[in-house]
Amino acid sequence: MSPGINLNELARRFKVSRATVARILNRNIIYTRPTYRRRADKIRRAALRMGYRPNAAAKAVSTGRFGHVGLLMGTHYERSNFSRELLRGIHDGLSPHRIHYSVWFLDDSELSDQTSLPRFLSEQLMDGLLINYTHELPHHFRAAVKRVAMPAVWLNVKEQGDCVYPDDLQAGRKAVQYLCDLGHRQLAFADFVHGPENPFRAHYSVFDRRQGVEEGMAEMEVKHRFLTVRRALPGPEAIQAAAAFLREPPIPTAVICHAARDAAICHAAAVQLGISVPRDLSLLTFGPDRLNESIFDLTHFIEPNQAMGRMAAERLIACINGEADPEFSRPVPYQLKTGNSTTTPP
Amino acid sequence: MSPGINLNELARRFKVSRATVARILNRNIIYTRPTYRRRADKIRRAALRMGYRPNAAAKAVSTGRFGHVGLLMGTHYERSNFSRELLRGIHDGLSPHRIHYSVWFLDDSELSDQTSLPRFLSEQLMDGLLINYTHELPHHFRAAVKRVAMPAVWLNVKEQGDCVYPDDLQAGRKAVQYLCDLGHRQLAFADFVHGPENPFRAHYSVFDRRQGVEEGMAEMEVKHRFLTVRRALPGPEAIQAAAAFLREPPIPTAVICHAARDAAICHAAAVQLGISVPRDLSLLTFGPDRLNESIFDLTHFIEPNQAMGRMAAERLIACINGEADPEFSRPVPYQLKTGNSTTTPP
DNA sequence: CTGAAAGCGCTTACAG
DNA sequence: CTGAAAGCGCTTACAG
Repeated sequence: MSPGINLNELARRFKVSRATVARILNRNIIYTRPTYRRRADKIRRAALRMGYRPNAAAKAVSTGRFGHVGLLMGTHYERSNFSRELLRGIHDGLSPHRIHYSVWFLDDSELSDQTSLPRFLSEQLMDGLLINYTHELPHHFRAAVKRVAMPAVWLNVKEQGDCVYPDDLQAGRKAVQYLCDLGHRQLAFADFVHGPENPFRAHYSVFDRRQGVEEGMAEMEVKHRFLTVRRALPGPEAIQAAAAFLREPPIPTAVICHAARDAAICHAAAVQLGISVPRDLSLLTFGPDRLNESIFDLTHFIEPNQAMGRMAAERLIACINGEADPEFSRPVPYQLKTGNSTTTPP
Repeated sequence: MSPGINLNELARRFKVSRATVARILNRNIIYTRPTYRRRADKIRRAALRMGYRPNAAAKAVSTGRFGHVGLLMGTHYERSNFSRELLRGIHDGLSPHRIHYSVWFLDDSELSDQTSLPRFLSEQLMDGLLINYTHELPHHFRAAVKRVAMPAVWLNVKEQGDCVYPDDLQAGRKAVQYLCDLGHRQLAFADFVHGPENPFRAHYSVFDRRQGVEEGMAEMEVKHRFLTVRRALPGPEAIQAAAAFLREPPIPTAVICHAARDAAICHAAAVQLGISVPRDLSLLTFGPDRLNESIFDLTHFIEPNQAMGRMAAERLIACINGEADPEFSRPVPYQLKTGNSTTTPP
């Protein structure tokens, strides 16, 4: 890599001190006297022309700020939610402050190793941490984060101190509300994955989404049924379960599905039974911004990944600037996207 | 953030020079004389106990290496392919070399602005660039990358200098091969999105995947038909087109679909026609590692995103170390994942 | 508004 | 194997 020109060199060429050059280049000083202004302009143009690129590391050394935060993720899929929107949101939250972020994948063996820490903890490398790790982060690792006293914001978890997470409780309620506003009075909720005896500790969203739906149903005093399974069902079995459920009266006019796959299952069952979606049956679900690969356009509440990323980033910057708040906990609202799977009841 | 202890302090406490401490901590010197060894151990333990974290920025200033590269992406979906696997692969390629990476989203307005450059170009911030930007990167931006003479590797494009991309040509061929090995002799290829008159410049993979299939079919001397559309079809229309295609003899025993959505469309059409998948009709496609939300398990060639990320990272490190090679161009093979959508012909 | 100077925390020939 | 010293490229009170 070409070393390029530096402050010293620039100062030498214009026979001024490097302090002056730095001031001209860094702060947008408005020079009142024309002589100064002309000189400043000349130096700015020269810096541009000669391709001066200030060394960010040197700046970090003198200021003690890295202008850099880290995003932590687990290697395993279950450990961290992750999407392009999330990264985008983080980027949007950080870039106005001229802060960039790096991505770190931690695999389980690295995490369980008590003797050595990942580099972002064992070195001074960044100003803060966005932790996107929802399941089973080992305790000693959490302690290590505390020990280095780096500002940290948690994503997608509810229990931690400084955290930002999608508001599944509200989304569940709003789902019921939306269907009721369309005129539905006989609802159902379907989840073909999570049962009451589910062995692994589920993400808070599994409970909250369902509970929001329950609360909404109670509030709206609407008739309803729940399709809950004992264990996660593979596709064909799930379709059969859905078909059985949809055949049994009182037949719902709308089903709120826990996720896109559940909606696809209900849809397949409906096709089997000759039930037309959305004419005879509305389907509504929750999921990421782009429910890929689906042929038909599912009405769903969009996970606010981008907003969550942005808010977490902004919150982290506040922490870095000393506005820590152990009580901070921010739910982020879902957005409804209406598709072709919902309409008024028959 | 707690400033913590530094080299100087550590040196002072042990009454040695900081050069000595640095040597003990950085290089794993094997001390022959026990006195030295004991002292080294003591210093290492003390560093650990006192929570010494070397300042990476200071190191970067002295060595001239940042240990940091950037990943460029477009804000728009069409501009960059992106997946967790890709990031994971990049991480895997970089981390053995103790290099981390930051993610940069460039939106179109930022890119078209000729007067100001994004920070990673206007500052000395990193050692190299991974460019994941497949469509319409403005020329002046490309020139700016050249001008700063930062090592750069391109992802997911074929035409550039130093590039790493999925081998769609080979994947297309292998798809035909696989079906022929199962005994199929009447194949088809379906793509409901990309037509010959497609207005936007398609990604190379659109052409290569199809061409690979064509070459494979020619090579295997197998009967075949192509379903090509004039323009991208919405779901319901596509299903009708697929049904019409599947009704018309000679009826294929297997369809190679350009992507998961195309396979879903063919599947829906088959259901409509009472054709059983895979008994009467095998479906095979291409796509990311986890074809989410699909109820049934599609046989598909997996985009080698993780391998591509790793290879690009390794290649970039080679470039940084001065092993540039303008002719470097690496296709990465797809991996077949067999599912429930393919079997022997009826 | 400016420059000389000290400082940030490291690395690395160099002489001993 | 070690220490004194110079150096990396910045920033920032401070005195003028």
